[in-house]
Amino acid sequence: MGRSPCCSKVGLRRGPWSTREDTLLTNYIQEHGEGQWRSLPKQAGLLRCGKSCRLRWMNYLRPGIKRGNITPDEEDLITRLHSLLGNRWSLIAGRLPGRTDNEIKNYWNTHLLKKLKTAGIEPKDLPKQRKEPKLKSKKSAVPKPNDKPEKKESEKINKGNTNDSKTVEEEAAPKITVYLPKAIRVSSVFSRSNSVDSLFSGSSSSSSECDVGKYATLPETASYIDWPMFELEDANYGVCGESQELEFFGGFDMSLLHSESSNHVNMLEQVYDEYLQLL
DNA sequence: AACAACTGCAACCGCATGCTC
DNA sequence: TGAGCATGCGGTTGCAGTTGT
Repeated sequence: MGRSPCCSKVGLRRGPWSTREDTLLTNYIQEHGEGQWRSLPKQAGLLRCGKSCRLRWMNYLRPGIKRGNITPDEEDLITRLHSLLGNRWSLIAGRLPGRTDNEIKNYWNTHLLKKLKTAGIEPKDLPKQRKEPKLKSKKSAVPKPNDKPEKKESEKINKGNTNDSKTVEEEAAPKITVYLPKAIRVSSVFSRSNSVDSLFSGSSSSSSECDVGKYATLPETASYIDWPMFELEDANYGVCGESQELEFFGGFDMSLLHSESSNHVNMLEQVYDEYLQLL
């Protein structure tokens, strides 16, 4: 729909933020509150794109942001949630107070992915929900594992893992149909103490768009959720046993991820169970 | 010490979504 | 109803710092 870019990039600063810029942004938001990102830079005296200001605030300057030192509990939760939600970083971040989607995404890509691969586990990304429906010629619309052989990441992966070919069983596996909750925008009001029910309250009611009853019996909360259906090529995805016990998610055994001595095991289990119930 | 390779993360980019008019 | 705007999201990139040779 031919929209203009979020800002004319002429004369705008890019790259790392200076302390002065941080101060200007923080002071402005403390005085005027968040929002109006497009007009914010001008009013705050910043030579930055509004989008850039928002990102800086959300990922770095916002009060309550925890930085570094992802705890084992958090790591466990991230891994579990990723197995359920895929790359829905904002959803995952919504369950980790003080953590940003960007930080979790980076942590996953740099630490957890590597860790899992080292352990011989090959988690696979869940199908893209947002970009899948439309066929785009753009490279990012249909990412390929080895799309850019010159990239460092792919080099690292190939170096450390020579076992990247699918087994015969995997190749022959039938398509599995799974139901994923629609990625919704998560605000900071969500915390670990919030029920998952609240996660979906306020989201657009669009059950008519998807005949959910046709596919599964859903909890009451599901009536507020869009439940798109995906046909997965890989049987390792979202396979639930008849006992409703989760066996495999994202291609790896979730039992590996049970924390032995966590102060928050119960909380993690509770959060995890809530998601299982929804799925 | 110097250089190359690697790592981690902040920031950027394009697109989706919801809202208003 | 559709165009345009504002915002949010996920993928990707760039680069500074670190590690290896």
